[in-house]
Amino acid sequence: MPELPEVEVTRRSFAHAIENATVQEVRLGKPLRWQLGCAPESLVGRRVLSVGRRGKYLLIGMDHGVVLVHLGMSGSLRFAPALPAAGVHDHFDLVTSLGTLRLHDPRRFGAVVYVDSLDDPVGLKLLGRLGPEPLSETFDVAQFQGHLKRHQSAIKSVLLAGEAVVGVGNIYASEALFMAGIRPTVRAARLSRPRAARLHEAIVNVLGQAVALGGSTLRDFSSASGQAGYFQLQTMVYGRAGLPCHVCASPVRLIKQGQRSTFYCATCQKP
DNA sequence: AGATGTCCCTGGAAGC
DNA sequence: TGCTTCCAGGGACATC
Repeated sequence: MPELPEVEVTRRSFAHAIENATVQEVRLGKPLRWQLGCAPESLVGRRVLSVGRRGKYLLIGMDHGVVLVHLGMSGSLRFAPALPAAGVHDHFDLVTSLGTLRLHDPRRFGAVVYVDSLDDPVGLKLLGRLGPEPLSETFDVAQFQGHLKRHQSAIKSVLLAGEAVVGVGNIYASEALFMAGIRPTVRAARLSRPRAARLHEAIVNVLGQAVALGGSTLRDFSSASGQAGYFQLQTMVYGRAGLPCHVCASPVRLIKQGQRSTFYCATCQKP
């Protein structure tokens, strides 16, 4: 499932190639999570300026307006000069003078949304509450500590909420908490400043490493250029319920927090 | 306002 | 073997 590293790797794999392309046609498949928000044919003739990213959203900036793409949990993008006819799970084609960008998303949790400006109501609704980018200088330790101090729910849930920091999904939340030696059930506000700082560092490390390795998480991720077989990140706890901890050999525990699976080592991660 | 629960969707795995 | 059930996940939205 695409988390921030996969989204970033996807972005890098086609951002340069699609630059300055002119939109020739837009094809829609089955409905995605949200409606496109404009008539598809109204995009024809526009020029792609750049492809950015905010959290897990890709931002395809045009000479007028921005197309936001979210991969949900099963989405992937391809960009190629020519693609085969769309299959049942291909729900969005942006045909341009330089190639076709295609969203493939079996579970349709993904989305493609057009906004005139990111400051539009829709843009603000989707991006306005997102926290700092973990791999930029905006991810400040003191600010992170301050945010945690203001929230009483479990640290794992606070990380997933995306306001303390964006892009930490279910897998990396468990992994970062393991790296920091923090039990996922600890209330965020109860973390000491040094422990919060350690968590900050762990988030930067785990996400930075995953991006450097080319987008790592489980299963069949491939970039928009179709390059597959990326390094599979070896998780320390995620998906390892009952198996021995790589550090201390205690069995990894599985609990549910807010309907989501959380994995941790009760010995290495202190309450 | 903050915390918590619910729902969207489908393929694959597990259970009967 | 063939059916049903469960599970995964991000995040908007509803409810307390």
